[in-house]
Amino acid sequence: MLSKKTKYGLKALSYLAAQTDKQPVQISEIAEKENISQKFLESILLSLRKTGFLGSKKGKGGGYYLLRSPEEISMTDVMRVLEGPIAMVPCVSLNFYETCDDCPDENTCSVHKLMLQVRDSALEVYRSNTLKDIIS
Amino acid sequence: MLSKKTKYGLKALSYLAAQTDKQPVQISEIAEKENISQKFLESILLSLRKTGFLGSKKGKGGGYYLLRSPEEISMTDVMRVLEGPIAMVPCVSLNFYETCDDCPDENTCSVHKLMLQVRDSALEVYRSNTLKDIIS
DNA sequence: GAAAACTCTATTAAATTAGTAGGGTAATAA
DNA sequence: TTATTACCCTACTAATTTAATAGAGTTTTC
Repeated sequence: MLSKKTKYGLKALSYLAAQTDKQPVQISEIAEKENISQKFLESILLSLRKTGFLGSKKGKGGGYYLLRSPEEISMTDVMRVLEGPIAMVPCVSLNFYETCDDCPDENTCSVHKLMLQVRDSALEVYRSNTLKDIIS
Repeated sequence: MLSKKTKYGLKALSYLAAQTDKQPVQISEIAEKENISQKFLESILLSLRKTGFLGSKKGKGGGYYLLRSPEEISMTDVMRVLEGPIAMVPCVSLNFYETCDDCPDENTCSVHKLMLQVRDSALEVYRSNTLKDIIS
């Protein structure tokens, strides 16, 4: 299951990407329009700022804004930051690899074999979608 | 993340599929060879029996066995029984569909749009793999 | 009729998720 | 410079799910 964190994060990014001007957008506005708990959204936007997707401006007229244009933002990167590993098992993860302690040999493991294909197909989807692609 | 239930269920099915004869295999044997808690495996095999994948024989010389040959068992069906929905959000699920209460319009929802593609690509992988494909 | 093996119910410990609460700090405009 | 706006941060918690564990019961077969 996709976590609410990821879902809300994607919606917030989409909301920002759909802005015509480059003015900062307040948390409260995004929270209201997208039906998200404001405090929860705060923490999500904060992590997106710390990972380089968003910039923020404080004070009156402040808010969050995209640091890059939507077509430069790959879903692969967004998903890794919001959701974590794309693989369903650590033993097929590119960025979060771990061995299975119960499995004697990855090369003959049927779970490994299947999940490798699932990971690759998911990666292909994320790689071929930018933020721009999913907002129109 | 793939649940242990699914992982263990897949391993057990693979173990049974790899049998040369059609003799029932005891839970204790599968549990030991695949490093799975026997009691937990018991409940998993039970659900696979109730959903028509496995047959069981009681008494001495009893155990579990596949009801169909490995090449007739699609990963799509197995995953749905063990893991549940293949979609990452209910609003793109074929078999477990639910509306999102926070989303006013699925057709313009960026999360929906992305997750639809992820679901389709995962389904394609499951559809093209049978139990036989993942054991060799 | 006894052993082997499956069946079922209930409980629980640990981890994760999805928030909630509340205060603190920085920047902007008037 | 002061009031306001808005971001920043920490800690806590309720609910849910997962992954078992325990133990008793039932059925079948030799």
